[in-house]
Amino acid sequence: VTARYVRVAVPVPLHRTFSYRVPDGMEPQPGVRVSVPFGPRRLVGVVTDGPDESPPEGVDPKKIKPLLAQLDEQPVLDAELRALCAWMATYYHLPPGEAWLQPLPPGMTGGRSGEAKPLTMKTVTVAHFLRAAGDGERLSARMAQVLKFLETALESTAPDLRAETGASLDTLRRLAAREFIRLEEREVPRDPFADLRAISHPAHEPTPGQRAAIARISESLGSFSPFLLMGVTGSGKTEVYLQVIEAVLARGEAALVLVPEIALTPQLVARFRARFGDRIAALHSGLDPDARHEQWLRIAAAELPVVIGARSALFAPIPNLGLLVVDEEHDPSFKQDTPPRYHARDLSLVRGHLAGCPVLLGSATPSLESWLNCRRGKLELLELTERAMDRPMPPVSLIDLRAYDFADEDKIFSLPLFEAIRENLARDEQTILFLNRRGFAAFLLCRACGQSLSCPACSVTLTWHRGRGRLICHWCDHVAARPAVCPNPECGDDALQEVGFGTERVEGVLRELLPEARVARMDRDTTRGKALNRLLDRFRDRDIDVLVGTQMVAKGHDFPGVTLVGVLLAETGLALPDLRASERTFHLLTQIAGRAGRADRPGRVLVQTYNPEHYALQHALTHDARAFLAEELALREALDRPPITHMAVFRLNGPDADAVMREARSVAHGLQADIDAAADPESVWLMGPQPAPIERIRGLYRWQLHIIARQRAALGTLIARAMARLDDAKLPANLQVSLDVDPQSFL
DNA sequence: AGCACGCCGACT
DNA sequence: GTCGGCGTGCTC
Repeated sequence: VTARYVRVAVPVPLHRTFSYRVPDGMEPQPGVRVSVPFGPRRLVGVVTDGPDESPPEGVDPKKIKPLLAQLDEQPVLDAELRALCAWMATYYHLPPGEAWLQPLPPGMTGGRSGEAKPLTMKTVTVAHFLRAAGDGERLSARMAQVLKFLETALESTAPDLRAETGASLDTLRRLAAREFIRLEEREVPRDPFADLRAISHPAHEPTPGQRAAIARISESLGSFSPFLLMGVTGSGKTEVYLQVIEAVLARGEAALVLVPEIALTPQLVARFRARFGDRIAALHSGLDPDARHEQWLRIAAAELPVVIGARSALFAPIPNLGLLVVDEEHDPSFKQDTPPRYHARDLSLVRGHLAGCPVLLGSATPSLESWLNCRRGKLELLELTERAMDRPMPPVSLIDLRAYDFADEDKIFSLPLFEAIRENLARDEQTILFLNRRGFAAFLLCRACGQSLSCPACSVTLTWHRGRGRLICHWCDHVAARPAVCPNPECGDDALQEVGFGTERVEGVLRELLPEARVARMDRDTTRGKALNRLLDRFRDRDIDVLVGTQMVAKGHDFPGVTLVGVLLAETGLALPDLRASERTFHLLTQIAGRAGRADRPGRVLVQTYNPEHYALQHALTHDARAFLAEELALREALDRPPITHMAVFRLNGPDADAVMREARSVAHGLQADIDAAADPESVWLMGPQPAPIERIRGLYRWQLHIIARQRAALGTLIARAMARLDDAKLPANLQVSLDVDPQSFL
């Protein structure tokens, strides 16, 4: 019998797989987990290729070790997921281990700590009625109550009994000891929707646009067909999803729905739940590892044919995928900004292709990438032009802050906006105020020496949070007390001044201006844990008049009582060194405007700005996504920027500024040499290397190097060669190099 | 990424 | 005399 070998993706950041000998008796197929020796360690990996009878080339046969164990009889990654992982590894130049283990829950890979462990099911104690109390058998009042209840119910869970009678588990045990009842541990599925409030959604007749979209997608089921569903807020994209999913389920197939952040879209989830009941799986970061593991297993067993989740749910092990939906496809959170840096929207098209099913990208304000794909015929455009029930889009007005007086000393509220808030309050209608900056003051500035207080570990200013009484770095979470005097040793003046404002200050100033208003704030500081859902419920219940928030308030919530939306400073995002700054501003303004006037009352939107001529603002005024997209696309074309061209960025960081710079230059030299030697050097550009806009984070100096190419293939070849050089290079241990293909963040 | 091996300072 | 600092080398 000849030896057999398999290739295994192991969870290490190395750009290659490792070969192992297959011991007799094992039959490891691709997609099967195996336990392997790796140096002094043992790791859980996934078989990518083999078994193969010829030994791997280029490996010293003496070094090849046998597999320690085969952990699965059948592959845990089916052919579709394996192809998706392989595609992802190639496109994003990921180490195979990073790509191939991505779909598996931490419990199946051993996660951080060594061994894969079997999932323990959640259990609940169930009490069964055995007999009633005889004469002379004395029972406590509570015990009698429990017994009386069980006598008719016959069985009940301990939590239900506690709710019914107040009886503790201990009381139940005493009853069981006297053989009045029998206790049993029963396995129960964990509920990923435990803290979700049910929301009823009135059904109404589909509009002609909805009907056409549903028909077009439904007739494409069973084959790869990518669509862009474009429709303004309130035009009923969700209803299209729901009806198409019904058609998918009727074919015996499953549907996968990706949403930007599941915690911020409880209403969408609630509607899915109302329609599909307990056939829904949820995969999101709020689930504990066991709950996630359990959802994963139930999805793989085809028990839950509707999967809804954030970015990482793209890798859900759905065996018979019949439809992929990416809601709010333009949302930047679909790109993961930590390794592995993949874009779930882009990968959804790959998976749809592999699964042979329609992919439905939905947005009111499509990304430029998707818009270009439409124009090139790679996506079919389906448009919803009418809003349900003929509600008009709310009028948007720009308030030029240079032309008006302010209601407050901090110059937060222009008089027109303040008057509008007051009128709205008098009419007992709700208001949302949006500012994309949290904290109280943006930073503290010393008027004597002109220095501002910055983070000791990062090259950014500290943000003053008055409620917590602390200066906080939004990049490394460094927390500092507020100094009484300027910490500059050559200054020491007490002239520290608060500069700029965040949501916390807006909230405070508004409380002073309108003491009778019930004001609340929604940002990352106020929505830890379950606080977000509570806040949303209170606002919906109209316990809050004015909600001040960051971009969290722009997401898909539906608040019928909101008739006024105010944007405090529209240009906060425009100054960022980011090629998508205008695009993001347009998305945000359009989304936030969509919050106004969703019920029977008309809404309006007031946008404060010092920069009213900006085209992103002008197009948001008219709700004209097509006009914005056309103008922005022309701009990108003129500047040779994505999505017309293709981009990747090498980022380097380390504690030694000179070493980081040197290595960045060395990477650049290698790339430049490859470009010069290429057939078409004119179609590739290097930008940099240069220090990142935030030069230092957590004490590490950061440099970056952007590569732009006209052809995707040329970019891939260049990067592959640079990565190969880096793999061989002996870099200082504390110097990190990372690659980001199709970067979304430029800081 | 880990983990081991290896060569130089302050402790029982 | 040893415990332990982290440089650097390797993982089928």
